[in-house]
Amino acid sequence: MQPMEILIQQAVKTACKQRFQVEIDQVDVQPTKSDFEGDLTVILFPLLKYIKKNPQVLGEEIGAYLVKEIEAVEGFNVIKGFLNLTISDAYFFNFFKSIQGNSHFGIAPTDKNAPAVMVEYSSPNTNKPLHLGHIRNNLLGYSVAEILKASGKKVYKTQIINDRGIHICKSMLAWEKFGAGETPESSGLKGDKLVGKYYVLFDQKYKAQIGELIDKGLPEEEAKKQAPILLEAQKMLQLWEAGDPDTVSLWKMMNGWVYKGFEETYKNLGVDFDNYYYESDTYLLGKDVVQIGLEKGIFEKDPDGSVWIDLTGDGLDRKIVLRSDGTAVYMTQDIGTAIQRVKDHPDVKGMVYTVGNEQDYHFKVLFLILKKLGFDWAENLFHLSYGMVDLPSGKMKSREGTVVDADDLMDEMTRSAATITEELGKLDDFDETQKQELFRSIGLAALKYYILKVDPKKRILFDPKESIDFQGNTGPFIQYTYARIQSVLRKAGKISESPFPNTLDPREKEILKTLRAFPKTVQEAAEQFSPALVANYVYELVKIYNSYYQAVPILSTEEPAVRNFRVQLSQTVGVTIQNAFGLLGISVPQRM
RNA sequence: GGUCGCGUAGCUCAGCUGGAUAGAGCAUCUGCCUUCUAAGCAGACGGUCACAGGUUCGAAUCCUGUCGCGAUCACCA
Repeated sequence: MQPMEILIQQAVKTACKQRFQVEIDQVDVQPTKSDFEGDLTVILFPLLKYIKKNPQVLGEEIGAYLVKEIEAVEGFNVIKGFLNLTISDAYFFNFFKSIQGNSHFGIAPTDKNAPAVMVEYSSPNTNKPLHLGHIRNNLLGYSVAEILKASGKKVYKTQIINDRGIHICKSMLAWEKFGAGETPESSGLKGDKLVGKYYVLFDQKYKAQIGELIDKGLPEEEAKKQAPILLEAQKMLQLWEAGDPDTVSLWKMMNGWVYKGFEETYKNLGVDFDNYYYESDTYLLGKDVVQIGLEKGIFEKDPDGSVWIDLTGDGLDRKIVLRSDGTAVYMTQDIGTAIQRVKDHPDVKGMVYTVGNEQDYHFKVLFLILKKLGFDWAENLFHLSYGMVDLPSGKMKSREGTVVDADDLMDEMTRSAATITEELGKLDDFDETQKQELFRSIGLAALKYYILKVDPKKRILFDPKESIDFQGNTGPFIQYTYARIQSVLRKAGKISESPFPNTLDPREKEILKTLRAFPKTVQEAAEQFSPALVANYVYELVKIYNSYYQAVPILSTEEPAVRNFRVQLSQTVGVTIQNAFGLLGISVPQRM
């Protein structure tokens, strides 16, 4: 709640106490709807319970009191149960003075003593190139991390890389058998694409062998288990786990290719990480914690030696945490990894896991287990769960070749941006490098905004045939507004120190009201882990500004004080767009 | 079947800690470039907020049920 709102709340309480001898604990003050006259509205209905009066009369009395007591409250009107207050231009000028020239407007400085939060996202599997689903994951995770930072928290960005297991051995085996020594260099393929190719190849060979075995009369179930290539992959996993030097070095080489490819994609996407966790390092973690849990009576051991947690009392199921052969399962590993992360970074007091909603149940259980184990940070765990990105044909399946590849999509967006920009023909003086940089900026803005503006919980239907828009509520539209403002600023020249004008244009007041809401929006976005709030905010701001830009002259204004104010207001809107877009990981161009 | 999530204009989405006449964009239609970038602006058209009950002065928003879509219920990850 902002100072003015709090001031009004308190004054309303005082008024009720003095005039009606009634103690009110809750007063609702909110922005006035644009169809009504006024800036802030006090809702009177709740007061009527305590003060038996006609709302009109009550509104008049309180309104008069507020005008008398609060300097910034200039006037009021009462409509039904709504007391609309008009706030003085002077108040808004003062507000503007407080933010004008602040390039960090809305972005809180990091408090070094504040508890840190670790945000996990991306978390790929080293067999498959990144696809559209990863793009959503990365954009969400990166943006939430930036928003948390902007709310004053210290943030670590991390990921856990799924680099071991039978599926990794599949691509290794296929490469060894059929690859003929092919490398990213020899093939010209990105490393992750090359490894992905062998993963697909394995699957083809495997299916063919199953077919042969079925033809020989084996039941399908048996054929699936006995296909020679699968048995070989299983053997390879055993060798890997035993630390066989050849297997390990093959694994290292191929993973190295993948990581190089991923880094390129991350760089293009504009996301980064402070540290990495590898499943090959963490998959053995958590087993000792199971022992502690057993001693505390949180876990229970079955006769066959497997260890379980019974969560039926919490409305969940019984869940395994250690296999009967003593090996770790996914849950064991995640328990261990969480604990390890806090060991590595003792200032971490909370974690955000950016993982698809198919794992809602898993994280519910994980968080509950960590709470039961008694870790203080377990209270601050959040599963940033998001809906799948589906195609019109259904789910993306890498083995069926229906995935929308991340690199391809980014290239395509850049090309679309190039086509549109060239058609508009405003950049004849740009050289090729500048053009490419701009096309990429615009293309990525379209893609990122398209994904981030929707509520993470909702699933996204992505139709590759229907291109992402560049008009209306889109990234490029917002970038365009920014570029136009920069153009105004370039032409405005140096702004001299001069007093503000006496009055505000109604549209200027709207802009200032919207600017005022930015820091609060960032805080809310941080609390709710929602980049969509920032995206929708900046769209609102830009819409109002564009309307203003169209209707009100800026540079051709005669009166110097008014001209200066308008230029400065434009500049501040520009800064706000830039800061908001920064939180979404979207860049802003000087021209477009 | 149990659990969780979603259902708002033809399409894509805001609004959801209850507040005034449910808002944008796209699409369709009408205007506006000899004035600061028309990727823009102004306007028209378009809604039983899935359905039915309930709570409330007031419900798209909260509760219950129904329907539809999705996810999940492995000694897989």
